[in-house]
Amino acid sequence: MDKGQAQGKAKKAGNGGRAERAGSRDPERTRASILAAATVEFAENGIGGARVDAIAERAGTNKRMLYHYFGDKEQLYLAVLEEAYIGIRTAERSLNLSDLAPEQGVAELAMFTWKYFREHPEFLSLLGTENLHGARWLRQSTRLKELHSHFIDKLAELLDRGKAKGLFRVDADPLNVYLTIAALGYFYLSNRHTLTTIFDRDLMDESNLEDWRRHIVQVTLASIRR
Amino acid sequence: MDKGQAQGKAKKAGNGGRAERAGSRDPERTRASILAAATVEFAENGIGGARVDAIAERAGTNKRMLYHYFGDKEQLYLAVLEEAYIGIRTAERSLNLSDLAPEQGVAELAMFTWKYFREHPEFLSLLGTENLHGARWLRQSTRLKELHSHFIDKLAELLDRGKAKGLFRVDADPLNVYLTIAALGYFYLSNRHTLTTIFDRDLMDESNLEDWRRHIVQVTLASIRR
DNA sequence: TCACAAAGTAACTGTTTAGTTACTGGCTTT
DNA sequence: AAAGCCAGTAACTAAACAGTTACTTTGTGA
Repeated sequence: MDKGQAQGKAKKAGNGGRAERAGSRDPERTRASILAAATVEFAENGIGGARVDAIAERAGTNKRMLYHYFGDKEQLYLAVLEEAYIGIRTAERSLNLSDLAPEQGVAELAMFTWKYFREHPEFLSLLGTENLHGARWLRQSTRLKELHSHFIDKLAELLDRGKAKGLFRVDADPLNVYLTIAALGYFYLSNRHTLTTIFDRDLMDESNLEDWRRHIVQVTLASIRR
Repeated sequence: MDKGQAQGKAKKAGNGGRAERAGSRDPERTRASILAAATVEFAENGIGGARVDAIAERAGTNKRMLYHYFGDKEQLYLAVLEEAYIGIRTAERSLNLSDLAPEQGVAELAMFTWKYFREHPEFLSLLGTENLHGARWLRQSTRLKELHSHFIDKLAELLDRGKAKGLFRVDADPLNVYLTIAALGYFYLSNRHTLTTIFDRDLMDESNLEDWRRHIVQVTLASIRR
């Protein structure tokens, strides 16, 4: 499960054929490995169902290390959540909404969000878990506050350009636009299991997924067009 | 462990009038009380975080009764889930979509769903929990299968009447219409905690809630109108 | 009125769990 | 070269947990 250490300070520790476990004296790697394992475990089982032992095992390391790097289970969960949010907001920046025509910008944002949700089911799960608990951990996090307002500002700018051109309704609200995009993507994907069971249609079929992507773009634009 | 149980000396068993606490030799009442308590506990904590002791205490009864009536924790969870689904589908029937004009029918369905979601946050939580676990329990349930197809049939009928009058697009799909309505309501309400924290707007403010209700109706109709 | 079945209780059990302790080994510094 | 510190391990502990047992209470009908 472990391949040779390729980091900058690669130590040649393996003299004499010592054990090949994950943690061969590489703190950065061990920390990252725990965080990745915790992301999977929390996403799959929620905070109440996640097991500290399972995380350590998945990470190929030891419980002691988990407490060493992250303090306790809750702080580890918070680190996972923060990293997940940083992930989506960072990716969003590469969109460069400022350079796009208004309608195209909204369409690109919708398609980006859909794609990101599809590729990061663990993000959706973590959001669900966090909301189940009333955003108790997110509210504690100081790191994340300003990350988001920047994004809404950019979207507001894009909408304003559309309004100036007479394309969009003057009362179109950036948060509502984003909520619409996120809602349609989030619900479809995160509730796919119950929906598929109940309504007897395979929502994860590629052509259904493609239809829904088009639907999101169409609906979002229709909701703000004049 | 189980100290402070108010049951201790409450064995007078209310001969003159019905006892207020559960568990005075009234099986129907005890069962219902456990089910209600379990609904709250599972909705608040998920299946992994829910505690059997907490459910018994909330129900004003004893763990033994819980196992007596429901078998074990998982079967109790399934009973809670089934009851929750029966709740919404039963309420939906009172809509009588068949009697309404097409556009009005869709608007009424959207407003009904929004209202039901607002009034039953525990239903949204249970859905979230069930989806986190891949609809594992729902799939086991035989009771629920036909409950839903009936509802979609009624909606299809309504859309067909709208199509015949030239009001709706001929490719308007009943499941997509319902998904749109449910998505916009579900996401807004179930993710309100993280959204409010991040975007600094109180989504539960009455005027914002009212705006979103109008938004759902508008968007849904716009997505199917010719 | 009394037997018995169903409803209910409290204390218990074996297991799982988050978190800790006591220890090993190796890299770096002086 | 030895001291000291940091990454890492395994075995341990106290508490929490789901589920059980042994027992008491109460309404009913023969």
